[in-house]
Parts: sequence; C-alpha cells; structure tokens
Amino acid sequence: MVKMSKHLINPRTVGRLCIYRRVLNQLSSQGTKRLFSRDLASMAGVSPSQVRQDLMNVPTNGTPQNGYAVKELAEAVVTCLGTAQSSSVVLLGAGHLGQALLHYFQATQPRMAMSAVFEINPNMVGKHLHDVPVWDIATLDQYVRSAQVRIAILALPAEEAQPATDRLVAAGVTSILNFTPVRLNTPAHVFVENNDIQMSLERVAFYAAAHTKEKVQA
Amino acid sequence: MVKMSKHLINPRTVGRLCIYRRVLNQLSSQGTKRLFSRDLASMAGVSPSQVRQDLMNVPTNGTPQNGYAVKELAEAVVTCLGTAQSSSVVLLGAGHLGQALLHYFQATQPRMAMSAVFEINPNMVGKHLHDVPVWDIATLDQYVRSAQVRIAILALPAEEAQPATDRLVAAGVTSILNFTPVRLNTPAHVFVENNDIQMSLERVAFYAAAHTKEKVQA
DNA sequence: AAAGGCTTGTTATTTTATTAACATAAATAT
DNA sequence: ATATTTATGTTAATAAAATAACAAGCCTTT
Repeated sequence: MVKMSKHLINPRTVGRLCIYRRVLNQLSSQGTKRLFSRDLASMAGVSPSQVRQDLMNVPTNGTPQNGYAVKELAEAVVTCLGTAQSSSVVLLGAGHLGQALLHYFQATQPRMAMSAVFEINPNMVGKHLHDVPVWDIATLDQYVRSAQVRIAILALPAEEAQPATDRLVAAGVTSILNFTPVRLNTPAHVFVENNDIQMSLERVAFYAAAHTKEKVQA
Repeated sequence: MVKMSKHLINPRTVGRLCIYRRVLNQLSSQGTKRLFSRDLASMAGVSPSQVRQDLMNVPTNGTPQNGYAVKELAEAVVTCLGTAQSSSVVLLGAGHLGQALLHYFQATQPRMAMSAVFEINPNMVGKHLHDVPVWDIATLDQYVRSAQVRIAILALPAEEAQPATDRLVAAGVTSILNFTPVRLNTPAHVFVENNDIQMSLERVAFYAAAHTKEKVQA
C-alpha cells in the first residue's frame, strides 16, 4: 500500500542493481565520494542511459554537476534490493557444488543466512559443514514449515530436482535458486532462478567455435 | 561461405537449444520416437512458437501430422551447437568452486576437454585433480599459446580476474566463462559468459522478499 | 545577476525478443 | 480421388528492453 513495489522490478534490472551495488561499495571503500552515471556505466559494463533508467527504481540523490553521492547511492540500492535477512535459506545437496556454495556463503557473507543443509547420503547427516548442520532430507518438509523458510538452493542430482521442488513449494518456499539442468515445474507465485552451469559451458563452447570459424573465413 | 553461420545465433537461442538437446536426448533414451513442438515446448518451459522459431536455426525434419523425429532432431541440434572438441579448456582457480567444476567435468562429460588447471597456491601445483594436472599460473601464457587454447573458465578471486583475462586474451583465448563477480574488460571479439552466483543469490532473495510483501498485502 | 554548460530524471524512439497468425504440405477419412 | 484435419516453417504483429533525446535544474563563470 505504501510506495513499496519491489516485485515490479524485472529480473534483469535487479541483476544490474546488484552490479551497481558492488561497484558503489568498492568505490566507497576506496574513498570515492561522488560519481556520474557514465562512470558507473563504464564500470558496470552498461550504457549510461541504462544506469539512469535502472536508478529510476531507486530513490536517487543525483544532481547535475555533482552526479551521485557514492555512499548514499550505495545505501539506497541496498535498501531497494532488500535485506531478506529475516528469511533463512536452505541448501539441498552437499556434493561438490553444494559445498562450494556453502564455502562461498561463509567467505562473502551475503545478506542471507544459510540455516541448514539437506542430504541423502547418511554418513553426512548429523555433521556440520562450515558451521551449518547437515540433516536428512526426509526431515526437509518439517523444517521448512517450522522455520518458515522461503528460499531454497538446489544443488542435487537432476532426477531429484522436481520431487524436491514439489516438497519445498508445498512447505511454503517461494523462491528457488536452481543449479540443476532441469526445468522446474512450479506454481506461478514461485520465483525460480536457473543457474545452469552446463548451459554456460555450452554457450562458451559455441561462441569459441563460432569465432574460430570466423577467423578461418577472414 | 557455406550455410555455416553459427555466430549469428544469439546467446538466448543457444541457451534454449541446449535445453532442447537435453530434453530430446532424454526422450530418445526413453524410446520416444516422435514429438510435436508443443511437447518440446512444455518440457523446456517455453512456448511452442518459441520452439519453432529457435528450430529455424537447425536443419529440421518436422512434418505435419507426425511432428519431429526425436533422434534425428537431437542430432541436428547437437550438430548446430557444434562439438568444439578440437579446442581444449583451461580452468583458472582450484578453490572450492573450481574443484566442483572439475568434478562436474568428469561426471557429465561435456563435449569439451579440460586440459589443465592453473593455481597460485604452490602446494597444489604439480598435483592432479580429477586426473587434470595443476600448474603454476605463471606458466599460463605459454601453455595457452602452445596448446592453442580458446576457452577459459575463471573461478579465481575477484581481484585476479581482470589481470588473468588480459593474459588469456593476449595469448589467444576467445571465449571466457566468468564465475567471478567482476565485469571483465575485453576486446569485442572475445565472448564472455558471466555466471554470477552472487547475483543469482541476490535475485532469489529479492523476489522472495517481494513475494512475502505481496502476501502480507493480500 | 544572468548566461552557459553540464548532468540528472524522464519520456520518446529504436531495437530486440517473443508471441501470434497463416500459408503450405502431408496423412487420413470419406 | 477429394476433402478435411493438423502441425510445420515462416512471416507478421505484439511486447519488452535498450538506447537516445530532451526538459529541468544546478553550478560556475562572467
């Protein structure tokens, strides 16, 4: 009812805002006080128009002649992106990728808290990985419900992705980061972010081949 | 000069073709002989129009009444995406993520060969990880040149991303898969695929928060 | 104090991507 | 054999995203 209309920002803009936030934080820590849209644009790898367009979603502090105050803008972007600290995150799958993600969570403390890992492998259950408890995936539903978890990360085998998703959604999860190559079937209100590493690899291979072809021709 | 115009396919379409390939291979292994665009669409999570539009880049075998022959279409998509087996891939960084990627390469053999890993950490150099030799990053340039490497995967600390990229590009790499959050500065002929896990996490958090807000309102 | 030269915030235009429409062709049924 | 049905391949229309343009405002300079 207030001016809060977060979900209207599209995923691409959100992605770029994340980039801006990183650039701004870095500049801020380096002592830079002010910057112009063109500076932010070049550092983020986008056009100045794009920057200003994106910043329309943020309560900006820019003025002509002086541009933006770095620190204030960084804070505004952070506020806009939201903290999401209230909701905890669960990770499904403690294989190589899952453990890498866990390590990442510890190294760069994202603005979320990883509260539990769920695994099938019985000789991992009960242990801790990077201070996060590993639990039997059989207890997933109960945990998600009682802890009111809204975010889940899928780093498990492809064949388990859809069944796990169904359980997560039924238990109240509304946002899923999917590292499996499976295209998940979910209700419309659930947000799914696919991070398909296999696809990334194939794209890179494709354009490498294309460029080679191009050079052969030229 | 022939009908080969690979590099004209845009990255989004390439991404979807990868999905189609996976779906088709799975169906083929399950014994499905034929399917319609709407079937492929629903399994890939896109519209039937999109499927047919994308398949315009592929020499198709579709007929009305019978749809597409699964096996033949799968092969055509694979051919279209290219094999890229000729060029080898190098991985920079043997941290948690790098090792997870290595494991992935061994598990699902992608149509590329990981030929070497480069690390700074001296007590990793000389060893093997998943049968791939780990070498000192000081020898990177020489290796890339002599082995004519065209594809590199960046899984190293953010501050090393740009310097490493400069060296890779100077040595002949034309396609980079970047897992660091840094926006790389590269010449126009170099293809960069950013897989920004941090961004993925932030997006998921953002829409989880947005949905929570939405529900509070409703 | 007024004017000029900047840059922002916003609107308009262009470009790109997705969806819809349709003409064509093949198989079946009449 | 002819008509009918149905899905492809392709073109047209719509929707979305990125870029460009511009009015408004502030600082500097004269």
